[in-house]
Amino acid sequence: MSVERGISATMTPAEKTPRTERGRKTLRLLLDAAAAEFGEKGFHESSVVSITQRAGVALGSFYTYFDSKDSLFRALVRDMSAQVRQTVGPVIAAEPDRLEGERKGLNKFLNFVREHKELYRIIDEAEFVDPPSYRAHYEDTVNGYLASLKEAATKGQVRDDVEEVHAWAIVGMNVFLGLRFGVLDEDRDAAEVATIAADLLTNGLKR
Amino acid sequence: MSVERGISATMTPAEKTPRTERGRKTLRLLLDAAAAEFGEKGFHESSVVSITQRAGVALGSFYTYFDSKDSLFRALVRDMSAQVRQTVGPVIAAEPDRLEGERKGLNKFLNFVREHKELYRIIDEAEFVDPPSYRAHYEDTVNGYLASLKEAATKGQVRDDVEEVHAWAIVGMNVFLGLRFGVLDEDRDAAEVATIAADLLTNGLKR
DNA sequence: CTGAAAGTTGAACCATGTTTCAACTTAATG
DNA sequence: CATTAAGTTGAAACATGGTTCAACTTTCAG
Repeated sequence: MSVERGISATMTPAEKTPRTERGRKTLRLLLDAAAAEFGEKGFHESSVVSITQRAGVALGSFYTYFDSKDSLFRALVRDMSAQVRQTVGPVIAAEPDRLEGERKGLNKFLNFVREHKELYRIIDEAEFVDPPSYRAHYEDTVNGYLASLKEAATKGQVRDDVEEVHAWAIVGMNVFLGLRFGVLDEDRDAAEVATIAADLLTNGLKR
Repeated sequence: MSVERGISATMTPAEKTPRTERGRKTLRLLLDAAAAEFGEKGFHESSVVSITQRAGVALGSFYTYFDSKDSLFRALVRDMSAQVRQTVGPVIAAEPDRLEGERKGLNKFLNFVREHKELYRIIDEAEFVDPPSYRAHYEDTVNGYLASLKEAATKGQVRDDVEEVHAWAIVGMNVFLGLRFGVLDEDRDAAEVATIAADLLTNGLKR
C-alpha cells in the first residue's frame, strides 16, 4: 500500500514535472506561449491546440506537463502574481521615506504593466477561472502593503492609524492607474502620473 | 428598396423588441434570469439552455429577443453600468460639500454592491466578453467623477488642480473597497469604511 | 551498447452548448 | 369570427475544442 500525500490545488503533481533538460525546455515553451495566448485572447478564446502550435509542440505533449487547461492557467496566475510583488516591492522597500517610496513604486508598476500588458487580463480573468488565486493575489498584495505602511507609521512617516481600509484603497488606486495609464493608453508620462498620484495620496484632496 | 439604417452594436434590432405585453413579460423574465445566472456562474459557465430554464421559457424563445448569448450579455452590462451611476451619482450631487458627498456616495455604493453582488462579476467579465462596454463603463464613470470634482474645485471645496489622474485614482479606490468590503466579505460596517476612506481621501496619508 | 524511462505525436473520441427551424398556440385587429 | 401577426416550443443540426491513447522517438543510466 502506497502512502501518498494529498495534492492541493496549488501544487503540480510530481509526475508532471520534467526530469530532463529537454523536458524543462518544452515546459518553458508552453508557459511562454500560454502567457502570450491568454494575454491576447483571454482564457476561453484561447485553445490548447493553439497554445501548443504557438509553442511549436504537439498537442499531446501538453498533457505531459499539465492536467488540464485550467491547471496551466492556475500556474500562470501564481507566477504573474509573484512577479509583480517581486518587481514593485523592493523598489518601495529601498526608499527610506515611505511616501517617496510610494511614488517610485507606482512609477515602477506603471512601467512594468506597459511591458506586460497580459498581466491584467490574466489576473482579472482569474476571478472567473480560479477565484481562490484571484482572492489570494489581492490579499497577498494588500497584506504586504499594510505591513509596510504600519512599519512606516512607527517611524512617523505616515499617519499612525493606518489599517486595512487604507491598504485596499491604495492598492485599488494603483491598479486603476495601471489600467488606465498602462494598459488602456500610454498617452501620459508614467513618472508624471506617479507624481500626481503620490501627491494626492500624501496630501489629500482638500484645498 | 428599403431604406434601412445601420444598427450599431449597442442597439437592439427593432424586430427583436416585443410588441405585446406577453412579449415584454418574457423578455423581463429572460433578463432577470440572465443577471442571476451570469452573477452566479460567470458568462462562460452560464448556458442559454440554463437561462431559459431558470426563466421558465423554451429555449427557442430566447432567440426571439436576442441575437445571441453575447448580445444578451451586452444588454446586461449597459443596464448595470447605468444602474450604478444612477444610484450613486445623485447621492453625491445632493450634498452641498463635495468631500462629505464623497463619504456618502461611497457608503451608498458599498450598500448597493452588497445588494447586487452580481455587479462585479458582470462588469469585470465585460473585459473579456465585450471590451468596448468595459472601457465605456469606466470612462463614463470617471468622466462623471471628474466633472463633479472640477465643479467642486471652482467652489473651493477641493484642490484646484484636480484632473484625470485624480479621478481614476478615486474610482479605483472605491471599486476596490467595494470588492473587499462589499463582495468578498461584509465583516466591516459600511459607514465606517466610508468614513475612513473619505478621511484618507480628504487629508492624505501623511502624519 | 542496451534496456528502461522520459518525452513526443496527432488522429480520434467525446462532451458541451449555441443556433436553427418548422409546427404550433395565443393575442390583436377589423 | 376570421385572418394575420406575435410569440412559443424543443428536437436536431452544427461547431468547437478539451482530453485520451497507443505507437513512436529520444535520452540516459549502468
